[in-house]
Amino acid sequence: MNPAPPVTQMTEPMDDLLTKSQLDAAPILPRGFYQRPTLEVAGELLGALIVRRTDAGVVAVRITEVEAYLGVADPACHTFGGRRSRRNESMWGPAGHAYVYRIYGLHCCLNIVTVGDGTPEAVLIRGATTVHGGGLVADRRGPTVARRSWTDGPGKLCRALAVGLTDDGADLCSAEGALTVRRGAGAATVGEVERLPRVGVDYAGEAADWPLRLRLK
DNA sequence: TCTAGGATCGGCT
DNA sequence: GCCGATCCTAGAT
Repeated sequence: MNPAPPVTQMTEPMDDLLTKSQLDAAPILPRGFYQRPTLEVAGELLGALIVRRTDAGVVAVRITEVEAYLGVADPACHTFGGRRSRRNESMWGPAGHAYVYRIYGLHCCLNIVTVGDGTPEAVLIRGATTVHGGGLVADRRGPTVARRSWTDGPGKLCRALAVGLTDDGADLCSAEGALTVRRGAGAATVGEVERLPRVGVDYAGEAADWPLRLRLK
């Protein structure tokens, strides 16, 4: 006689929007996708899926909000003026890799490197909705956090996906990788995207007003 | 070596 | 809506 089923079955979310097989069927965005103008990439990342594999299981989110950071000519960007350091080294590398950094000593932010070939630009993933692995996310975010608040900020998103500094530089285009970005079933269509100024970059002068924050309505 | 400040979050009022 | 937490990073000296 077997006792009661394991607790994990109870935390298995009843409302995952995508199944494991649907995730596997979604094609990984190829490196060429990222080797284009950053704003173009940012717009097309809306609706795409970030799939995270760990020993604990698989979590997938659909990207709903991003910000474009335009490299050496963008005062809000970590590589403005050609700045290059250990922290932002990943931005100087090939496109399609992760750039993860710690902010305020507390949180991590996930970026995707674009363009490549010594053009250090990136797209910051600001917000997403969980489409698979909700039980795991609930465990990571804690019981007091409402579902809608699981991934509605860059730091929260990293916690939900268990993304940390060890993921800095990770290749997002490799099927074997623990972190991949896949084409979303319902990618954003023209007219559903609103363009806003970026958050928290007041120090960047007029660049703070550039409408490089893209959000699904 | 020192110091100021930050691409945030969550608790409290 | 406000404010404190917390520590890494880059720039100044």
